[in-house]
Amino acid sequence: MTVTPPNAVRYTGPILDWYAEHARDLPWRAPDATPWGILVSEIMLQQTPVARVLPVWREWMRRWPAPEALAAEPSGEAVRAWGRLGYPRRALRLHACAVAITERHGGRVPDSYDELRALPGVGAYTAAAVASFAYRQRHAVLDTNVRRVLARLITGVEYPPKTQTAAEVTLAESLLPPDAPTAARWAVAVMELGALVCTARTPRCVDCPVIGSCAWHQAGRPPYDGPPRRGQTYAGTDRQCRGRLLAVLRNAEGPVEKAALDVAWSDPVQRERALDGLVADGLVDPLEDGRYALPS
DNA sequence: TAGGCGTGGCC
DNA sequence: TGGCCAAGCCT
Repeated sequence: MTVTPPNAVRYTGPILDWYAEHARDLPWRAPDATPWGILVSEIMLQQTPVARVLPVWREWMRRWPAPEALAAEPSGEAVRAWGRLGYPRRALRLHACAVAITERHGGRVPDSYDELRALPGVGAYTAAAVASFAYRQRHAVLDTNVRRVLARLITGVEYPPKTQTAAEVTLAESLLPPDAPTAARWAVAVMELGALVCTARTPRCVDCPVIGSCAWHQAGRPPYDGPPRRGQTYAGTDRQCRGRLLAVLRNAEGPVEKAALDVAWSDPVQRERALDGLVADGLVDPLEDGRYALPS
């Protein structure tokens, strides 16, 4: 029996009420959303904005409404359907998820955290999210939104540490409402608050249901004081080169000649390195005749 | 554990 | 204008 800290209700009540009124109407939150649809959405949403995911998710679910349908297709079809969502290895992993679910779980998305966590591309966050959102279980669902909300609300700093700490997990668990259905609603509600109100750049504190309890706000919203938080340049990197090469294959009907890849990136050394990487990752299939294709 | 891994919109 | 950011995972 877990005991909820007495002051936790200061946050949970108002945030649950706020969510009831302001939650976005997203298809993977609809009453008829399946665990498979929720898993697909979680993988697609990793590091990717909702607006870009929506159309791809709809088409994906129309085409592959259950894991068996996707598992029956070549992985390259998943990569093609992934379009420009980015991080295309996720498409490969989602396809591998479909195969594993079909073969190991009888076509049903598992409902235990450990079995979810064992699926390809499913880490601590996604396993907790699917267990919570699809199966209404009680888990600390700690994503970038929630980490930021807790950093401000409880810790009183603008941003959480670069990498997730054990203290953050402990804190998130201490705030979970005792009963599972409420904990599941709380999980999605805090996340939504971070996405819509307690945003990274310009938080809308005026719209915040817990502004009166916010440690960061009460401290005068002190700016982040710590090491630089990122530095992911992109132009000219291998990542951009990989993206260009894969786009050539996505846009082609079938296999392409090497020359079609060569014109996509001028630096031959970097191009070959990137192509080797794509092949090593299983995103590109080098054919015996010298052409290249999406994997089969 | 820090770094690699896409893409595009925003202020 | 361009750095920052978006429901992370894997090695």
